[in-house]
Amino acid sequence: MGKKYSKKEVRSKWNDITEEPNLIYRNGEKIFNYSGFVKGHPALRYFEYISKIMLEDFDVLKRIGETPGNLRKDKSFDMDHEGTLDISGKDEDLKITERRLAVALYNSSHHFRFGKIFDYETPLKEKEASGIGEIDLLSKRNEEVGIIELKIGKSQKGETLFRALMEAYTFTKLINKRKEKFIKDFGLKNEISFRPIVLTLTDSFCAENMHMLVNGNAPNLKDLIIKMNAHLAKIEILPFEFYAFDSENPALKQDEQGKIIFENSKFLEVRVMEYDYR
DNA sequence: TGCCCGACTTAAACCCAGTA
DNA sequence: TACTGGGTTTAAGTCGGGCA
Repeated sequence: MGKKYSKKEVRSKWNDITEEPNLIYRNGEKIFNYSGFVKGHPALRYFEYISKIMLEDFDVLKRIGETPGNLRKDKSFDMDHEGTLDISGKDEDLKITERRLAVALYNSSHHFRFGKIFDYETPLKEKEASGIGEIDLLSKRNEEVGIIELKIGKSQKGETLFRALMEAYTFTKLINKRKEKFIKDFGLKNEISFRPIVLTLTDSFCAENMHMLVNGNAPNLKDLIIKMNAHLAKIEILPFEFYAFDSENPALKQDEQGKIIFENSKFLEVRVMEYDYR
C-alpha cells in the first residue's frame, strides 16, 4: 500500500485548500481522489471522512461559486466546437480517453436519458491562467441544462465520484452566475434551469462509488449530496443526478472530416443506468 | 496584417515505489 | 505481492511574440 493519512492529517489537508473556494475542486484533487481508507480506521474511506468534514464546514461549500473571480464575462461560452480533435501523429488505433469520449458523445447527436449533448469542453474562464477550467459536457432535456462531469477512470487510477461531485457542484454554481449570458450565447429559452450531473461507465471506479451510495455504504457522502441539493435548490439549481453507460470502454475512430465517432454506433443503444440515491 | 511557432495551462493518463 | 498514493508525462488547446 501507499502512504496512509490519519484523520488529523486529512483535516489539515482540507484546511489548506479552503482559502479559495472556487479552486477547492482542483487544489483538493489529490485527497478527493484517494480511494483507500483513513489510517487507523480500516473501514473508513477517505471520501467518507472528508464528506463528514464538509458537512461540518458547510459554510465553505456555500461559498464555492459565489464570487465570480475570472469567470467568463465578455467572451462567448459557445466556442463553436466542431467535434474534431487534433490527434495528428498520435496512436492510430485511437485508444479511448475521457476527452475523446466526450467529443464522440457530442457528435452522436443522440438523445440520452440525461438529454442531448450540445457542447463539450465549455470554458468557464475569461482568460487563460485563471485557475478554473472547463465543463466536460452540456446536455439539454426539455427545459433542463445538464452540467456534466464525465469520469471513466478505473480504480487503479483514482477518479472518485467524490471528485466528480466537487467539480460538477463548483461548475454549476459558477455557470449559474452567468445564466443570462449562457442562455444568450447558446440561444436557449429563458426558462432553463441547471442540473449538475456525473456521467460514467459501469466498469469505472466512479460507478463503484455510485453503487456504494445507493446501497447505503457511503452515508456521509449521501448526507453531503442531500445538503448540497438543498443549498442548490435555494438558488434554483436542480438536484444532482448520476448516470452510467452500462458498458466497458467503447471503441472510437476518426471519420473523414476528422470527427471523433463511435466505431460501432450500437453503443448509443446501450442501457443508461441512473443511480437514484434519494 | 497575418501566420507560424513555441511557451504555457489544465486535466487526464501513465508509471513507480513503498508498505501492509 | 497487490494496492494505492506520489510524481511525471501526455493530450489538446490557447495565447502571444516575432517576422515576412
